[in-house]
Amino acid sequence: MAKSELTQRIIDIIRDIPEGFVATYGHVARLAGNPRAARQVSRILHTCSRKEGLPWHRVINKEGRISLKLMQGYEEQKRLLQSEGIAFDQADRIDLEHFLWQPDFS
DNA sequence: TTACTGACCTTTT
DNA sequence: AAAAAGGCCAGTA
Repeated sequence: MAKSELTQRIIDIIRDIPEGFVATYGHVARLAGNPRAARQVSRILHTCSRKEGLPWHRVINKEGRISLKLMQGYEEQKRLLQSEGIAFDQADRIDLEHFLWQPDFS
């Protein structure tokens, strides 16, 4: 299956997301070198999270929300994030200003 | 095998 | 300002 370099880099980056922080799809894609590869990030999480042991729960969409449907892992993701100290507001959103992973800044 | 789909985002009308 | 289109590429049918 010849994964592209970009894909490999995306996996690598997701692995580096520290506990207590989250990243958006676009953010990861950007760090990987392709700002428009956000879709691959989601795909990769679906397929590789299991084998690659990726912290799939730390990746969310740009609204600071979980993109999954309510009975597809939404609850599980929310639970995992909360166990890492990430808080949800009234609308079940995460405050990106505070929890977004910024590798260059730390 | 080809074709379509998808945890999305950015850019262009 | 809001809406449509384009892009990325591996997995699934």
